[in-house]
Amino acid sequence: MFVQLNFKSGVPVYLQIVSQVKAAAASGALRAGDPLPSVRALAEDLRVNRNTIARAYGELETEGVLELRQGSGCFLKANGASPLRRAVRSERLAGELDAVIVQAHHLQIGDDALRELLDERLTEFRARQRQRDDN
Amino acid sequence: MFVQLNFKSGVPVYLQIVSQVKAAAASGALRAGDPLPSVRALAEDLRVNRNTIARAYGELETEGVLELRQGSGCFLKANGASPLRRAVRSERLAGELDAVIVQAHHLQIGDDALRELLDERLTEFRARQRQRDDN
Amino acid sequence: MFVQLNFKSGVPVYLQIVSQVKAAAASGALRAGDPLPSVRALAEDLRVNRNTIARAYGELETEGVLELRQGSGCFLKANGASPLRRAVRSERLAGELDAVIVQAHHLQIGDDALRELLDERLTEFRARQRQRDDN
Amino acid sequence: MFVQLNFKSGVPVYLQIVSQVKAAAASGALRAGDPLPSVRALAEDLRVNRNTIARAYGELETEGVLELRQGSGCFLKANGASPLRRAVRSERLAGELDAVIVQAHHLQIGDDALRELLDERLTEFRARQRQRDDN
DNA sequence: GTGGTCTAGACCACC
DNA sequence: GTGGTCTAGACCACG
Repeated sequence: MFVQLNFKSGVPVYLQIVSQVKAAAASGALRAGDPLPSVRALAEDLRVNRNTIARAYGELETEGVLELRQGSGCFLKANGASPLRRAVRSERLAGELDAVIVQAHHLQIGDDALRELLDERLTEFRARQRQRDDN
Repeated sequence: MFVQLNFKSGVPVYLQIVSQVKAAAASGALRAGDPLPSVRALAEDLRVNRNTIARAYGELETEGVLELRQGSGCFLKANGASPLRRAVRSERLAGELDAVIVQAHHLQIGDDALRELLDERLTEFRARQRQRDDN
Repeated sequence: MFVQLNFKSGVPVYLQIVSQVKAAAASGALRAGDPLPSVRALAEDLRVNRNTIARAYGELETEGVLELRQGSGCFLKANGASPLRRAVRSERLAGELDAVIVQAHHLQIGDDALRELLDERLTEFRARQRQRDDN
Repeated sequence: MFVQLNFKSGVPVYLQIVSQVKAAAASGALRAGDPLPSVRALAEDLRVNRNTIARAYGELETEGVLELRQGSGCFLKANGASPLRRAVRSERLAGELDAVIVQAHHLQIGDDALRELLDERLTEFRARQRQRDDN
């Protein structure tokens, strides 16, 4: 299974599922149209309540990552146009970047080192994507 | 001040303080015996309820990161551990950067746009720092 | 109370709450910054489970209509910039308009009559708004 | 065909069919004795499962709106009620239009933009109709 | 006091 | 079989 839960982290279970499904879709591990486990199946698999999965899937649906069809199941959506306008999208990321910058500051990692680190992680990410594409 | 709060992140304020103090201690930015601002001073500075600061400091005290001395204030404890090596510090940031990259992918923000955004936020951050230093 | 539930309509209770709060905010019955009843209070008032209210409020928060603050309550947000880009906003309305058009077609209401009806309802809506503003 | 489905609305497909047939009958667009398409023809036309059509027709039959005659097809029943007066028909639409107006307000779409959008959707609707008529 | 999360289990509607 | 809604009640975290 592509979802690994950490019950001790304090991060809400439904959010762990949301971010891991998003990461899997982003990296290419899941592709457009792919079926995802049914709510009931994933709940049983992760030993978590149905409602928790339903909530995670619901979030993912409103974010446009997947599609829930009554009676037939759950499918990954094509990563079409994001429903948010560009400026808003940047704004959302900005908040997360700010947190990273503060953290870097406290770890005494300079601006250039941070930029390098970003480049390194981007390279890594794109490499993982290409690997998926080759399969 | 070394603490930067993000009220929109959903991360509890007191935890933001805790993790930032710990990160500063881990990197060597703060050293054993260094004084920290008093509860009331920090509360005023961050425009936050004193309870919130007290809770953060309490957490840090039970974790052995700092020491509250009645009447004289709050000091970083010697913890024996040497400051983290550079590679280890980078590793800590890598996970957060990876999350940002995934998010950027879903928001359809390209690599270059992400780098630009980082530059922009860094500039902003440095400007805010200078402003504080002037006060 | 500004919410009236119809349990026999088949429309989900949480959606009834969502749309009625939105309507109240749109018409000016509720204003930016106004506090809304707490989750518990509204649940008791409407004789509905806390979770149902929490879900409705959650939807309203993600839509940017209100703001939930841990420990302090629930407040109406300023109807600031919608987070959606204009084209997308139109698209959302288009779906609802299409349904109206089909319905008009079946009721044998011509295009001009439909336009007139829209004008009439718009006038009515603006009149209600002005009335609120005067109070 | 007189039925237009909206798969994104969340309204069950079979209910969309039911309400549209009922509206057509109420307005006089369909008259007693008029034949309706067979289950399989309509299913193919709307690209929907035959069960869905069967269910809609079943619902309409139990409500006495139509009559299924084994082997010969499906016909609108005489229901004695005279077609609704014009004013009543407008009234039915008014509620839906009001919802659209509220939604437009929240999406910050002005009155004129809304009127334009209606014109656009009407044009689109008429074009689709002509296309169907040509087939 | 506030909201947030999760569980357990019910019932419904859709396909 | 599928997802959607609602209830009842528990526990946690925040201010």
